[in-house]
Amino acid sequence: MSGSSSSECARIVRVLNGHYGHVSWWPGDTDEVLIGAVLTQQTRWENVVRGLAQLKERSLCSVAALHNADPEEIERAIRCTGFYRVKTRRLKALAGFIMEEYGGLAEMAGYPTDILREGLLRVSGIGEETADSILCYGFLRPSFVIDSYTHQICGCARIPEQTSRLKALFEQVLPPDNETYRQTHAHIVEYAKEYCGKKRCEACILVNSNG
DNA sequence: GACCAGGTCCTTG
DNA sequence: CAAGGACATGGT
Repeated sequence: MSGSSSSECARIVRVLNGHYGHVSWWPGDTDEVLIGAVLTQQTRWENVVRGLAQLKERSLCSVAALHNADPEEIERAIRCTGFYRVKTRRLKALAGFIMEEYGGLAEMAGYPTDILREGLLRVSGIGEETADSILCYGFLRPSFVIDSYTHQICGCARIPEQTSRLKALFEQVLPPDNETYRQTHAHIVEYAKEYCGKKRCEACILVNSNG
């Protein structure tokens, strides 16, 4: 019955792909995706959208603008996303890193994925999930995102692993293609939101069925 | 009113 | 290293 972790992982991918097909997820230019990646930490996406709108109204929805902005004005704009003081600090740290280390987003895009990842992880407030979200959805790199939903779904499929091992597992199973990475991660999140956390976790049922 | 949301950091044992 | 707390607003 239960095969290797990689075959279980491949089955999750296949089953969810059959369940959803193509989905459109995490729209926006690179600036917006980077900012959204911080705002969405432990926060519903609808509130992130509001925060991004508030930033746009103040012409603060770009890395360069945030770098020069008054922290209190950032706080006011993103208040609706919660944790607004910490997130302001994190946005400032991220913007400072990009502007001072690379001179801007466009310049940053010329560097290889592993170098960027290493740098992002050194920024205070940027952990693995946020870094990979930035790389995958902002810079369109093949860096698979592991979040709490991925852990939930993999738990359903009896693949309890650490984040780093899950990331390696998915990247080993999937073709190294950004579009595939984005689709797969989106499927996992949508599916977990829809089916996990119920009395009888329906995600477990589908994930363990024959797709 | 309790509980949770597309995490991360800091402090303790 | 694992576990627990802090950060904070908005929706169910």
